[in-house]
Amino acid sequence: MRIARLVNAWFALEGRDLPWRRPGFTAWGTLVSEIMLQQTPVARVVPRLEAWLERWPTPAALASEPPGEAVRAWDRLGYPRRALALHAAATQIAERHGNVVPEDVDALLALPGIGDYTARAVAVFAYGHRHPVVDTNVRRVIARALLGRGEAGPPSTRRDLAAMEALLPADPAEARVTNAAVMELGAIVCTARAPRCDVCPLAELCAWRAAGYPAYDGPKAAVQKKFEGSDRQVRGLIMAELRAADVPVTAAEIETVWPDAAQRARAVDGLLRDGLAVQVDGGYTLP
DNA sequence: TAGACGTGGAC
DNA sequence: TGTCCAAGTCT
Repeated sequence: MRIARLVNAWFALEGRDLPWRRPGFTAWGTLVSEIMLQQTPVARVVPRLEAWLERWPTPAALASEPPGEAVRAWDRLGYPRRALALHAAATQIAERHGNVVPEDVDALLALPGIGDYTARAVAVFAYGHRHPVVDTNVRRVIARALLGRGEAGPPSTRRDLAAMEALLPADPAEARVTNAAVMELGAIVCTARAPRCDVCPLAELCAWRAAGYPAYDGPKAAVQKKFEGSDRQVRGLIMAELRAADVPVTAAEIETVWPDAAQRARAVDGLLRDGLAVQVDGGYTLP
């Protein structure tokens, strides 16, 4: 297929040199990187990933420590429930999969914190299986180049996977590169805000470009709510306290992080419910 | 299925 | 300064 040939050639020349693309990078490393990359930019992930893998080179190594250590090492990557899920996944891999990251999509999907994207990313990038891998970058490239729309609109797993599947070469090794290449194209050329069509390998065949870049008029993705003053911000502030402390954080100390008592209570309750904090004698700690 | 869920860089 | 958005998952 023409598109695969074009993006694969472009990727060989322009793809970034990233840790998870190094030869010999482990399946465990791929799994950790993919979870860190969920909704988090590459530049923030790289240093955390390298420190993480140095400390915990295998699932069993991570599983041997308390989940709170994973949350602490997660630092400020955001969405710390991912750290908790990764610890739980490592525990299951160590106990039920012989300390080997599973390679089947279904087995990967059964692990906590691993959904449609991550399961396929691990099966494809770590093990070379032939599946479509669809993330937000892929959806945008397909929307523009093939459908002539400026934005991808709301996701539909079945439709999105079918669209990417149609682009993949038959050979698994080539299909693997195509998955990485389309993702990379969306990440550094066909970007959401300011696409660099002048250097795009698909410019000549891009339906959006051919149509004169029509404004997107389809269903809008949900608008992200304001972070300042949100419960999410309060949770983040409390988690920062818990990460920094090596003794229980007292209720009085938590009161100092946010003035609104009701909002504070909601945040603490949520963190306890999520297992990101535990109540102990004298206050709260990481699990 | 829409909304919750962190954090910080870019414009 | 404020808005947008970043390799999603879970409920």
